[in-house]
Amino acid sequence: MAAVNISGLHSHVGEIVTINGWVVTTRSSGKIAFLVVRDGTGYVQGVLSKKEVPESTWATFAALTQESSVSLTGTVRQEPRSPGGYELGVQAITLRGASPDYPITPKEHGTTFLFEHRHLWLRTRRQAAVARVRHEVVQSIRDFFYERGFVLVDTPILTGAIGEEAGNLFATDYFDLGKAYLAQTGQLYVEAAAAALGKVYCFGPTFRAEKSKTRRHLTEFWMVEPEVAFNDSDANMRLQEEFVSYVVSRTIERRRDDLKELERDTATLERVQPPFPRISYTDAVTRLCELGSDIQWGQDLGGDDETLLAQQYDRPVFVFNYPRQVKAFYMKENPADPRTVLNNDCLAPEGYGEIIGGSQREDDYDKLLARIQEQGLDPEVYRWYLDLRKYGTFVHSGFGLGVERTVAWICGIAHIREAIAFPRQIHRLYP
RNA sequence: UCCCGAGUAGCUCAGCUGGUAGAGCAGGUGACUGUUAAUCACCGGGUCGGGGGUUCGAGUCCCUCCUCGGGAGCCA
Repeated sequence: MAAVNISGLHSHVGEIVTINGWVVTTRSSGKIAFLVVRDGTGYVQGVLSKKEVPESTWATFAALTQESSVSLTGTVRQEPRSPGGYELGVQAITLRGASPDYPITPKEHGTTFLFEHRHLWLRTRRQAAVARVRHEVVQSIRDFFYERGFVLVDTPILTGAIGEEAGNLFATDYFDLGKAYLAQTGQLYVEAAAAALGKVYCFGPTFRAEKSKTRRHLTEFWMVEPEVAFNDSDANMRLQEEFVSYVVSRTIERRRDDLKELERDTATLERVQPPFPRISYTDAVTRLCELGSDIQWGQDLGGDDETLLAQQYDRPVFVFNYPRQVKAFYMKENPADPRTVLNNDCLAPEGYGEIIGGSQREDDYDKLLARIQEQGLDPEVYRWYLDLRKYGTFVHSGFGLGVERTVAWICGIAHIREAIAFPRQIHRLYP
């Protein structure tokens, strides 16, 4: 007899089937016993009656502990008292793997303990729900770009000293060429690919050696970075609002059960539809000062400023054209106000902060070279990047969206380390 | 790097102005035929983060180091 998945039990009512899975809980009242088993597709309750099963089966049940792996054979019946709505009248139990002293109990645990046991914690309902939401977010990202004719270009993870500050790069020895660095971004490469293919994106892990200790930072995180030839900053923001709205609406539509498990109020997510409100950096500073912030023109927005500003809107908000001195060298100077650049951040509501950073790129060879030198970067390292402005320069723009921040926001979870299966943080390299 | 906070049973925590270490859960044993984190009874379980100091006496007070959590900066 072939084993069936718990999610497919509804089509086997009245039949004898076998399911394979792990024991969640056991309960016994002397002559009747219950166990809940999960198999990754769902949860089901099994029931055993002492007088209806062989003594050996009753003994096997008695020895089961949390997270033992088992095969259960029994009759499927509809039963509202069982989680999932179906129940298995158990006739036989095979113990596949014992599980003595399972560390994660049904009671509460601290976050340090849970992350130390992340490899086991993933088995719980909430963590599995987050994993499925992430899966949907990732698939919707790929589908969005696929459906719109973008070409996926995989950018290198081992790079030369490309990026921003060298202090934020993870270094590793690279044969006779000295140091290689783990990529902080694929953007510069994707700009080269845009000149070849028009609309492109890269999607992969990125690495930042920042000693950040906040709920919004990981040292390894996933980022999707589209880049579009002949898109200006305005078209870039339109692409972003369409993109974010697509990902959010598709995820809440297809992962409703998981968001319910996470007790996420989806009302705020339903409102994520274009157009998103837009406010210039300069206007944002004025507004923030009215709201009690002590930010001054020229400073970057702090975490509290972002939250305060985002609270003024019922959906994500764009803040555009920041002062050039707080932004990266590759952003295009604003012709209308050279103190600023043609960029934008996208701030998620509910205090989740910056989920996107985007910009139109500097396409003038001389200005780009000047910026590189101004920031003390080595022009020789960026020679190939400068070539893009030397041979048929073009207006282009793009952005980067952080997957974990987006997943955390959609799930309504407090810390982005729960939005990835095995988070990497300053103090965490295990498991 | 800076500012807060926390380290006591396998886990989550309590432990007062210093006086020989506690609970719940988990584990073990037993009772119970429809349980939902089942319930009830009993049992085992401790280098109180490390080191030093004050004291007749330190989980508790002082010094120091370590580890972890939250926040800032930086960013997605």
